[in-house]
Amino acid sequence: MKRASIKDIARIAGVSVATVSYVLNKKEGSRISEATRKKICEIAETINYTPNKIAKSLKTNRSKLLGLILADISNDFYSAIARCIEDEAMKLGYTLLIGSSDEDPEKFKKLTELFSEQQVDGMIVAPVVNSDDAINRLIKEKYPIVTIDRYLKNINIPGVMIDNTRISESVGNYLAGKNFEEAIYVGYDTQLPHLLERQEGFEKGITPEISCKKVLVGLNNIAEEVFSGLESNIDLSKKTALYFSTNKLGTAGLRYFLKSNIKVPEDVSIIAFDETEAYHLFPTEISFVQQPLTEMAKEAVRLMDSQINNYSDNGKKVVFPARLITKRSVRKK
Amino acid sequence: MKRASIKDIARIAGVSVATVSYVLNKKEGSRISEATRKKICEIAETINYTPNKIAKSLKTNRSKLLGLILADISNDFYSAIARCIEDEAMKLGYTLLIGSSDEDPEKFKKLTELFSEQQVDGMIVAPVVNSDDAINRLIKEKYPIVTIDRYLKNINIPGVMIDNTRISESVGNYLAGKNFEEAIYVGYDTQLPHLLERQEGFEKGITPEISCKKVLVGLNNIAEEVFSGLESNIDLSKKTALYFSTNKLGTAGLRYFLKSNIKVPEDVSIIAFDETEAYHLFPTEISFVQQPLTEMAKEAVRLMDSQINNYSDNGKKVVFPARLITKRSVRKK
DNA sequence: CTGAAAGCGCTTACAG
DNA sequence: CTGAAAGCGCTTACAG
Repeated sequence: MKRASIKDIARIAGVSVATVSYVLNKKEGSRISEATRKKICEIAETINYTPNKIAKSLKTNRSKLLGLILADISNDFYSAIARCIEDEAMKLGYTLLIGSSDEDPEKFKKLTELFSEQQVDGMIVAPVVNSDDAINRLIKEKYPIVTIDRYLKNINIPGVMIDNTRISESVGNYLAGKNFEEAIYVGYDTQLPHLLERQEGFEKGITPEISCKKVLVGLNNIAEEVFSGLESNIDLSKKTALYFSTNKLGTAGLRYFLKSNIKVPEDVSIIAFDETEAYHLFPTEISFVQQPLTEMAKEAVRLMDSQINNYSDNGKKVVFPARLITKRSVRKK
Repeated sequence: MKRASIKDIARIAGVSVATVSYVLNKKEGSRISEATRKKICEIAETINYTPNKIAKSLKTNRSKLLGLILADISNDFYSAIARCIEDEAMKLGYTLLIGSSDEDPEKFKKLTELFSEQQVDGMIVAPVVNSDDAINRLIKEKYPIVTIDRYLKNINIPGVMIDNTRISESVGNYLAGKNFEEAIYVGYDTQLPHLLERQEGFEKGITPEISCKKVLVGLNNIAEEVFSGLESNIDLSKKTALYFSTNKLGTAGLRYFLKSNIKVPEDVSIIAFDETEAYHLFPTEISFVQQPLTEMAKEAVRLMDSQINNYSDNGKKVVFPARLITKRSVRKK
């Protein structure tokens, strides 16, 4: 039952635990004779010794654990991010604790507390609306934090993100050149800054002669609300372009078009945010905004690691370019 | 920098650390006077005390950490499982460590070692081919393990799964009544028992007068191999039904049909495994095999918890029923 | 009702 | 080259 410890090795080898510890940690500083080093390694091997990182953590104050808080790990976009972060974290020897906030500040706070009790070395988080208190508490305790995907308006901490305003403006510009009469922004009814930027950027990007409507939905019945919102806002007699500001909204919209037999791009034109396999199965391939997830994940972990090893509160933000990948879902002029 | 400890509280309150510990753990056994209990709680609150679970773990030998090893967290199916497990684990006070094996036994082993060093209380795993050694090692060290989605042929440990043979046979039966001339099983070229069962069950289920072909692909170029496999195996002059044995294969197949302008169910009929949003965006909604993920996750965590609290190696397997959800992707007779 | 003390499995100056 | 010892932040019999 009891798993082997450093003490067992020391006993069997007839040396002190200190010596075993030095050998197992390959410390170059204080040399241990090749003979005892070999003996110790062999014993460790035969008794299947597994170091107890928890004991080590307690002493060194480094757990090699990283907390990752996303909105929902079962969402395509976040699971893609999680995977990239997992790979990067692993490379640097970190293991990942994962939690989903569901956009709920209470859950978010709960997760930060859990992770902090588990002594993670830092947290990579996608902050939700009203999570400022939880974040500030972490900052006060000097917890390294890196935001991803989103950022906080009133708190300056390191993070990675894309330029949501700019790419959305580009999307607007792209559509503006194509003689649309109407544009519809489909988004969440939320105060999340990065989503507001998508909305504002889009509105700025399309020319004033295109009337711009908004369909804003809650988080609880996305599909239903998108359905009814589109139903009451799309006027098929007009040349209409739609901008779906997240993958969930995009897929909900596409399902609506399928169900209602609305053709893309013949009846409506479409651009959606984030890539998801689903976009490729729609009869018309969907133009979408692509985020450089791998690079963002890499940078997030790098920012994390550098904070852990040398805490600085400079609040460095790294902004990545997003790209509009054009397919056939937007009509030509 | 230094975070507050129980010792700080004790010092401020003028009591012993033992007393503080008792209060903070709400132990009913030994009563502490209401006065000191209140004082201690207040102090804990004001100095923002966060318990150090790592220290607690070291003493109690319980980390409240659970390891979860799946094939790939960015895959829809696994991220859905992960989410369900996260919720259940959280309910029981566990935090989740997550890792992706990529079907690689070395990575799998690496993850078990990492998790075991981090002193997780147990691991919920989707074992890969050739992971027996890694698993046996865990068993020898009395690590609680629960398999999910898959199981091991030669090792008897608790796990949750569906009856892959049976549901695949049902799928075969369902198709058998519809005058198909040809059936194609699309699967991985693998030894994973649960996937072999899908294949065998399907072959058993369709009647002998239907000739059954197989398209088996490797893990590295799924889409390409599915494309070429279908291209060389589908004979549009025959009435053909296809069974895609995973969601990845299913979406790859659907993309092929879209690209090649093959109509479903007019040209070919289709049933796929597992639900994914993508199935709903295909012009024809796809019939699919649905696993009761929530229930399976709940049971997996329950099995885990019961092992942790009372280790038993009875190797109990819990088999859940899967359902064939029929949509319009299979022609009527 | 409360405290002194041992100990969980490690690391790390320090001494020799 | 190696060991004795302190200590990381907790818990928990045991004694009073």
